[in-house]
Formats: sequence, structure tokens, C-alpha cells
Amino acid sequence: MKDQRRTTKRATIRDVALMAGISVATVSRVLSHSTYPISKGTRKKVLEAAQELSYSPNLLGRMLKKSDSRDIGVIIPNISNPFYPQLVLGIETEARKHGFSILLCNSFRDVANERKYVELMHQKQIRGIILSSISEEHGFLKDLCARGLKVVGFDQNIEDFHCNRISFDFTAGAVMAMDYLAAMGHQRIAFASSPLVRRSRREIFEGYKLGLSKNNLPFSADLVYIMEIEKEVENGSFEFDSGRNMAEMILASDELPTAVFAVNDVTALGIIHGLMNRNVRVPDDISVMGFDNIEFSAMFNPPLTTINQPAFETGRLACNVLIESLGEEKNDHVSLKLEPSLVVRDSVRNLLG
Amino acid sequence: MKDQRRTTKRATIRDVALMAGISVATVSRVLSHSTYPISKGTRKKVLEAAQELSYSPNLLGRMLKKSDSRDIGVIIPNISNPFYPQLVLGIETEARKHGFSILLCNSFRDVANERKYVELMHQKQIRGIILSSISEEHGFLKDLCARGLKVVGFDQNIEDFHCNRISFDFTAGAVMAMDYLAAMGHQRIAFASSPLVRRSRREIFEGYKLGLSKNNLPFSADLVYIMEIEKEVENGSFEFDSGRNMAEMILASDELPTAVFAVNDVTALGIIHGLMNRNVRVPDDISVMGFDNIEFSAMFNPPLTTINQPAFETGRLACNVLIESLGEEKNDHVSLKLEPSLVVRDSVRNLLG
DNA sequence: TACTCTATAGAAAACGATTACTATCTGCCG
DNA sequence: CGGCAGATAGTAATCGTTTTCTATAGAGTA
Repeated sequence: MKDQRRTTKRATIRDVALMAGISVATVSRVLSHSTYPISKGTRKKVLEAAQELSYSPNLLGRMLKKSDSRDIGVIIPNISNPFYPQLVLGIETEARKHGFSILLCNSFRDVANERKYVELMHQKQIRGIILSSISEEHGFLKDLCARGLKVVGFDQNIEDFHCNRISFDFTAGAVMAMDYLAAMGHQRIAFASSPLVRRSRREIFEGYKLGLSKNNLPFSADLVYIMEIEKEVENGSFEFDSGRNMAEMILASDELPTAVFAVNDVTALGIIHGLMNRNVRVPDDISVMGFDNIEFSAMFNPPLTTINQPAFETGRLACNVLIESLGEEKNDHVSLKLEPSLVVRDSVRNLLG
Repeated sequence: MKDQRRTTKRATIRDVALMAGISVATVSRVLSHSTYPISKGTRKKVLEAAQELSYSPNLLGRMLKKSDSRDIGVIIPNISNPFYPQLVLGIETEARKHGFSILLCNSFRDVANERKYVELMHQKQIRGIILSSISEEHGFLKDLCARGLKVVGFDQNIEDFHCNRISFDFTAGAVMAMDYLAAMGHQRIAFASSPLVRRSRREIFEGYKLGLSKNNLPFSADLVYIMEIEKEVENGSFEFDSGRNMAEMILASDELPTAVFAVNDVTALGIIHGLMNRNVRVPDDISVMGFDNIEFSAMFNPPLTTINQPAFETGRLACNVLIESLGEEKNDHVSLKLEPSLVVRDSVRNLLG
């Protein structure tokens, strides 16, 4: 408190040693909570000196020596997609428990970015990465794994190489949605989606078809609406707009569906918007179901019936799996699949009621 | 490509030197793009050896030596508040341009967390932090700044110490909202908010009162609805719910307002929900205006008229200011104030039309 | 007594880079 | 021809830690 005018350089372990009249080795042992036995007196002297100099360890030095960085890399396509904040929150919640921090990078759906970030993290000696990959080719990842990098991937396209994986059963979710719609008496159910360029969308489409046949409903190409253009911008408004356009297309068709199942919530919201714009009421005239259960789907008007994809939980799990695997020398991989669940709100009408 | 079965240890600069038959100094100079002159032949040999060993620098070593970590810390209350993803995106967009990565931490509105994270970042030799602080006391920050840490703070409570600052003119925004409502012929305008425990809310309330008197409208305590309880959970649904409750309260009052101005979009959405629940139409019966312009407000039904707080731009700016200040030795501070803008959508009715 | 342990402490070697010094060899200038 | 500058390369110190050796007592043991 007194000598406030200390030099701008921070005190090192050496300074502490000097002031305490003790070797650096001992100081290090005290300050890094080693199990090495230290006499009461010495410990006290070290602690006092450290306090006096307001010593704070330089983690770079420590990391370099132990070659272990206490943070984990997180690479996602784009934090502004409402799924990811929850995911990140889940990751961090778990990470902090174990004293890890997270290095967050948005790949912006650019393969080069993704790769660059992975490389960078590796150079920073990060030992574990949670990756929502959009790349199709993972040769470089494989290399890094061989060098000891641990990876937890999810959903997307990580198929060509073996790593820990948290996945989500999109297909089952879609089937679940179809089951529900069928149970509500819907027979003509449209499917609305952006282009099927992502695995998740393809799987949901699969589930749509599976769900139809499971419920003895005919599949008709007339009922599937898949936008042709995909803007790689991910600010959400794109899918919302394309939902609105699809609403127009749906209304222009010969025979209206009684329900439309959208590939995700934002699209569903756009569809509802488009329908209401034409004075079609939801769910009274047409029912709409979404997928994801983003936070806002509950606040929408009408509240959206949807399939829950547990983002937060996924993040927690991913982080746990990663931290666990960091401890192991071996390279066997965990593969977990999270299950969807139905969230009933007010956007689907019961035709049988 | 051939000797795939290389040891798991990564090649160091030393290995490269050995293989190339060249000193480490020279290798370092080549590989770190130094300006030191190197002969064509030597350079080639080094590059080849590096390639052969698939050398990749250990950034910890470099950082330690140069005592400069190439990343910046970002501490925010909670990424699930829809304002922050945009902010983070803005920060990263700018950061990547300059080769910085971001270390993201959520303080969860806990002072202890905030402090712990700052300390941790400092220990990691991070030289710049972007901080949305919730702490009231910044003594420790002041200390760190004295030791060379650069900080960019925004909005919140950072008043007791001097640092770079990006702020937003909440009051002007609120006045702007009132101007607009008045121009639309509204005379009885309610104010709805969660408790005024944050600076931003207080300032908006100020603006509400200022705006009233500016437009020659009387202030009436009957028209202000401020929830008493504040849950420190920030998952949004809380403010949404409290909006719904306030809608009930508003409807129970003797003389209805023609418009209600909410302290933020989520609250506004809740209010609309609550009103519609009672078959009050928005904007036909009552107009509602929000504040923030979160992405979702455009997708809502009806699309929300609101005041734009430029989250992305704020992030970019904050990052720029920070990186700029990292270069300087001096400690003079920048203070920027971003201006609000009006976003007209469909939740306010023109009473004069 | 001689020998093994354990507690305690310090010296010095890492960890993987950068860089301040040196040192050599050119070529050029006066 | 002596000297000086620039190009080029190597030696070794350094960044702040951790940790492996050594080393010295004192204590317990046979």
C-alpha cells in the first residue's frame, strides 16, 4: 500500500526469492502449491514477500514449462446464430469448474478460417478443441490429433476422421414432429427448408419422410419447399426472409397443406409471418412447427411448437468429454448422441379436437 | 509424407536448425519473418527443413520472450443476452484483422467472477481487455492499468476510474423514442422497466422524463411501471415474463395509456404478449415501443418499433480503440459515445393519421 | 556405530522461442 | 593499403517458470 510508485515491471518469482532471501526453487514450490515439503518459516517468508511485491505468476512461463495451456478452443460457425450462445454458455459453465478458459473463434463458415484457427490454437499449445466444423476434409486435423490434440466435434460433417463426438438425433426429432402433427390429425404436411447443404438439414428431411411413412401418410414432392439460394450470411434474417417467401409459395399452391414443418425455428417464424401477412391465421388456418427451440420461439406470437435441441446441455457435455479426454493418454473416442424432445406450444392446431 | 510414424513430440526450432545444419538464431530469423538479412541459400535450407519436419512454432515460447500475447480478453455479463453475440462478433471481426484472438468470459453478473477473470487474463499476459463491467469498485483494475494493462469499458458502471470508454447515449435514445411517440399523437405514454439497478435503465428513464417535458407532456407516476424484483438470471425469459405481468398491471389501471415505452425489446415483447393475451391489439389499441433493436425484434409479430443500439459497431469500435491503445506507451484515454437511431416498424400506431 | 529415511533447501537445467553481441568476410573509400 | 560499413552467421543470454539433481541435517533403525 505504501510504495505505490513501483516500477511498471511486474515482480517475478526471482524478485520474490531475492526479497525473501530464499532460492527460486523453493519460492516456486510454495507459490505453485506443490506437494514438496516446505518448512513453516520458509513458507511464511515467501508468502510475505510475494504479498509485499504483489506477485502474480506469469502463466506463460508456467505453460511453457509444463507445456499445458489451461484453455480450450471453441470454433463455431457464427455466434449470432441463436443456437450457439447457449452452447458456448454450456461450455464455459463446465470449463470454469475445471479452471479452463475458452478461446472463442467464429469460422464464418469459411473452411480456410476454420483451418487457420485450429492451427493457431495448436500453436498456442491448446490441447483441446471443441469444433463445430464445416470443413469436409480433415486431414490436417488428423495430423494434429496424432500429435496429441484432443477434439470434440459435433453434428456437422466430421465423418472422415475419428474423434470424440457429441451428436444430436435430428432424424428422430423430425420423426417426433411428424408423429405429433399426425396425432393432431394433420395429413397434408409441408416441409420447408433452406437448401440441404448441411447435414442437419438433410437429416431432418430424412426424418420428415420417415415420419410420413411411419404414420401412413403419402409423400408428395408438391409439399416440399426447399429454397434454392443459400446465402452464407448467418445473421438469421436470411432464413427468416426465406420463410416468408416460402409462405407465399405455399399459399400459391393448388391444395393447401394443413400444417408446415420448418427445418428450424427462424424459418418457421418467417413462415408464420408470411402467412399472417396474407391474413392466414396460425394455427387456426394453418399449423406451423419449428425445430431447435431457440429461446425466442417461446416469446413469439403465437408461441412456437417445436423440437428441442438442447444447446446448453450439448455444450456442457462437449466440454466434459473434452476435459476428460485431456487426462488420458490413450486415444479412444467417446460418441454421445443427444435425444430430441417435443415442445408443445400454440402454433399447431388439433384437427381432431 | 513418408515417415508418418514420427514421434508425437513436435519439432522445435532446434530440430529444424539441426536438420538444416544451421544455427537456431538464423532459423528463428527466417521463420519469424524477421528483417534480418539472410542469404538465399540458407533461407531455402531452413524452409525446407521446417517443411520436412512440419515445424509449427510454439507461440508460448514466443510470447514469453516478447512478453506479448496476441489475444485480447472479453468479459461480458452473459452471452445469452441477445445484445452480446453481436458485440462479440464485432469485436472478433476487428480482432482477426489484426491477428488477435479473443478470450471470452461470462461474468454472470458476479463481481467475484469478473475480478477473477481480469486477474487471470493479466496472468496470461494479455495486454488488453474489453470489459462490460458490473463491479462498482475498480481499485484492482486501476492497479493493473498502472502496470500496463489496457482496458476498454463500456456503458456500465466504470466511473471511478479512467480508461478507454465506448458508451451509448441511452438518454438521447429514450428522448428520441418519446419524440416519435409524441409525433404520432400519443399523449399518455407509460414507461415499463425492470428495476433501475443498471445505469442503462436509469438513463433511459431519465430520457423518458426528459422526452415528456420536451414534448410538453405531463409526467405522471401512475404511468411508470417498474418491477420490484430483479432476478439476476439473464436468460431473457425473466424480462419477458415481467413484461407480461406489467401488461396486466397496465390493463388494470383506471385510464389506459395509448402507448407504452419499454426499457428494452425483450420487455416490450413480453408486454405485447400480455396485451394480446387479453385481446388488446397492438398497435391498434395500444402502441408499444422497445429499446435495443435486437435482431429478433424485426421478426416479431408485429415487428417492433424500437431504438437501435449498434451492438456490432460498438464491438468493432471497442476492439479498434483497444488495439490502437496497445501500440501506445502513453496512457491517455479515448472516450466515444455512440448515437441511437430510430427504427420504425409496426408496433406504434399513428393517432393523427 | 553405521546406515537408511525423510524433511528441507539450493543450483542448474530445462521449456521454445528471440535477440544482443560477436565474428567473419565482402567490397568500397580515401 | 588501412579502415569502415554491410551482409551473413553463430554464441549465448534471456523471458519466468518448473523440476531434476545434489546436498545437508536430523531422526529412526539395526
